[in-house]
Amino acid sequence: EEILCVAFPDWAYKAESSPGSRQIQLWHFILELLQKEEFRHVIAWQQGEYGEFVIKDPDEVARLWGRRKCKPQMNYDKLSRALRYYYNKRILHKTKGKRFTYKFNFSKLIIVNYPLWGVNYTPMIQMYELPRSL
DNA sequence: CACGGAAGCT
DNA sequence: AGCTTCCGTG
Repeated sequence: EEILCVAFPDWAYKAESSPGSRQIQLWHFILELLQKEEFRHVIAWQQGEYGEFVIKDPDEVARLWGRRKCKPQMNYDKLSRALRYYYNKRILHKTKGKRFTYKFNFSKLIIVNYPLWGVNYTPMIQMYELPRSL
């Protein structure tokens, strides 16, 4: 049994208009939570389907996202609207019928958002698998 | 819950 | 552009 881990280099975070400060994107944040053991009870990869994840505690994910963005009024209604904007961008899609379950379009994601990935061979997203025991 | 239009913010 | 806020619809 294995778990998927994801790591981003610094330049993956888009620079905000003001130089110096960097604004994290929601899908980065989601992947960040997914890679950490401590949030496994809040959000986790769905076994079987590659790239599919379940938000086990929507209120908590919204609270964490709100804390990161300094938006204390954040809730799942608003967060899920942001996730829905990812459908047309081909970053995510919904797993129909499964509550709080979404799926990353990893292949499209890298091509669309990081076209240089294949050119300079600098890995945008480093994915690697570790034994669950670690 | 899940969807998507519309307007607002930075 | 990438959300945030609000809300009507199914």
